[in-house]
Amino acid sequence: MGAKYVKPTESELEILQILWKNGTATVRDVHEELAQLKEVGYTTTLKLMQIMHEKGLVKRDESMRTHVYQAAVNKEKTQKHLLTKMIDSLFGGSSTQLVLQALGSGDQKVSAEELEEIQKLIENLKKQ
Amino acid sequence: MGAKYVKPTESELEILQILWKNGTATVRDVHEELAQLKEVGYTTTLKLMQIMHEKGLVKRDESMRTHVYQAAVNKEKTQKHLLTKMIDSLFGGSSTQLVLQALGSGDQKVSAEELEEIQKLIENLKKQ
DNA sequence: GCTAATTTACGACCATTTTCGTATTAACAA
DNA sequence: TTGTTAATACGAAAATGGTCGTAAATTAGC
Repeated sequence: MGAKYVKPTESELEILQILWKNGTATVRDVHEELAQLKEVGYTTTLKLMQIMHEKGLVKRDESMRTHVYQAAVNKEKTQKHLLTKMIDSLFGGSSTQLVLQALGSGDQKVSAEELEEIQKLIENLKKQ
Repeated sequence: MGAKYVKPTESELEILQILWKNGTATVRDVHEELAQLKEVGYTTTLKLMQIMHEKGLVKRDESMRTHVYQAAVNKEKTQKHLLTKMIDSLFGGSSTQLVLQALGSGDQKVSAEELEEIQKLIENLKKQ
């Protein structure tokens, strides 16, 4: 039953991003998106995705010659794992500190609507 | 004028945490704190800190036999860098998404005081 | 002064991640 | 059919991060 959590590496995360966005994709699909971000060879992308398959990070349909991949790990769960890790290792376990850093000290703007959304969430949390 | 940003590794971050907390510390100081968290040899800690010195992550006073170290990188700036990186790579550039994940879906509690603190921050942001 | 303890320096090893070259196989086009 | 293209599989090299052993130097205690 285990299915122990596997921490994706940096490169694997880049690929997961693309799969989460596209739903399904071939190696070539992924590679072409990846190649827009950085210099990388096709077989490198292929190998990465094969390793991710071994690790259980992605599933693939092998019924056709060109395999079709999709993410095997949940986006939100993965985000949460990595976020929790960062809160523990970088913000002394205080999610508040992280939020203050993320919202404040901003050179990037957070829109009024987004702020309202967060306010609503906080109101809900306080009621519990 | 360069001073390009160096991304600390996991282990280096653990050491930076201790230096940020203590201000200054010897290798032995750091090692003893570290050894409470995990099994690690003295020379491992030493080597790490030497490498951090080469990278410019820490400064050290070599005037005495026992060198005295301190962080050479700012805590908030480092947090911000890594946080921004995570927002970009994992939350599609949306700090709001990250905040919602950090506060919501919580198995760890966020106290009422902390929520209020965040609310105040948001109020201030909205006024601008 | 000598020995033991402490510290730094350095190099080597191992695991993981990332990279890519090459071989093999399948599809397709002429 | 035959040759070109495109895909997968595989192995191995390169890069990175973490580990520690050992040597050399300095300090301190006796």
